[in-house]
Amino acid sequence: MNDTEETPGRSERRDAAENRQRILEAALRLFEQQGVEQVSMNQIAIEAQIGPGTLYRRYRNKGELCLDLMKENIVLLFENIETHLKQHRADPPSQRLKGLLALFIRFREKKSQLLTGVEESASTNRFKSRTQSPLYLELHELLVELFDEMKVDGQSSPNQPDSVFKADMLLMALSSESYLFQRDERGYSPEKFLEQIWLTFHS
Amino acid sequence: MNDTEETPGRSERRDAAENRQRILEAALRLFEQQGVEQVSMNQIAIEAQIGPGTLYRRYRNKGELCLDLMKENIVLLFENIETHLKQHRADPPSQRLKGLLALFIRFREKKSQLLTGVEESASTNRFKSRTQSPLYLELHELLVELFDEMKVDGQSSPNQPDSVFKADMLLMALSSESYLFQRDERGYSPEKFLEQIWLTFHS
DNA sequence: TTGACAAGCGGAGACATCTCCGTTTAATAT
DNA sequence: ATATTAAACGGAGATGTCTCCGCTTGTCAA
Repeated sequence: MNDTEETPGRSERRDAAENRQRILEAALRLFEQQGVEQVSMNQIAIEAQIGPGTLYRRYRNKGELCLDLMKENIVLLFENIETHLKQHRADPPSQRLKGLLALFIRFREKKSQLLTGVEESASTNRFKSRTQSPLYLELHELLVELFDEMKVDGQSSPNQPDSVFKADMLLMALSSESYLFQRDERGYSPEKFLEQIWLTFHS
Repeated sequence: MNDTEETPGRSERRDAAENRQRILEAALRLFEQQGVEQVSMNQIAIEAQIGPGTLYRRYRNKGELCLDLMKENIVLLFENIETHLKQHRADPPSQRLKGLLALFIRFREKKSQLLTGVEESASTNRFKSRTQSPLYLELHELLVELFDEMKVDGQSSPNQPDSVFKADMLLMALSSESYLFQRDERGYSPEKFLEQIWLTFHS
């Protein structure tokens, strides 16, 4: 939970660890007060009493910071998903898909603002790489497995799109931009959204 | 073609019209030299020899400017689509959908950079309102009609998602973020992408 | 022609992102 | 203890977005 970096290389310097704490606390405080969207990296640096350079050394953008603030919840999400998939091993894959989607949507509701924060900076910055975040990579893998299983069972239509492609499309459909638009503009409740998205991708 | 504004109210002031021309020419020049992505509103203002305020008065962001530069092509796109739909009136709706998608993908390839420009500023700014652009609204309408028709024909699965929802998802799938990722990272050619997207949404 | 005035202009400036680099400092070796 | 050094710091500044507002200028009516 402590490892922002993969390489265990050497332990974090004391002052650095201190600053990391300061940043996370400051960000959390400001996010709660003003909403993720409204808070700038600058404000966070000031609130944490560090220079902008120090903040950017650790988090290249607000998205990475948001991701760090969600680490625990993401781990929990995947634990829940694993559990669910195991418990329903016997169900048809499209049913397990629905369960997975339900869990993800619940997660997305709980961490709505932070997730949006992640996605916005991710697409502003890297090579369109919201899709590279470990969160999405891991979900993608699970989805591909499920879709492949559906194909084999093959009660459904004869020619289906590639599972990788289909998983990509489903993840687009689950993005903040898509989900919040459906919820806030089209007026779908989370449950209705789940129903619709499942109908769109289950076969 | 001249109407950036809906209200015909009163004709454009002479100096304003002049500036509009200057802006469009400057933008086109810079976009060609450096690519849409790399050019800032600032540079455009300087190249057009006007103040930043003047530029922003006319175009609230780079996206609007890109849209204006594409106006003609968008009109042509819709003419092509209308023509195609009429000529294939007798074909099954899913076939007409494929034609429409092919036309859109061709358009998207031709105007790739500008379209990305539109979508990026649109989502950075307004209420997630890439979806509000007339381009997408009009496409959405056409898609809904086709999906509704497919439902009625009803050879396909019994319960389908709402056509509005499905059209929204399809448009997400056709966005720059999605399309360019598939093309550049997953390595799908435009033709393969068309095939896959059609398989995903035709039923 | 002239006067009035809405529309347009433009640049200063508020803020934001992000980088560069000289300085400081914690950790480790001696 | 002290020296060494890689890492971390911090803030100035380059560049960008976007707004505000006093000034200028077409346009139209008289």
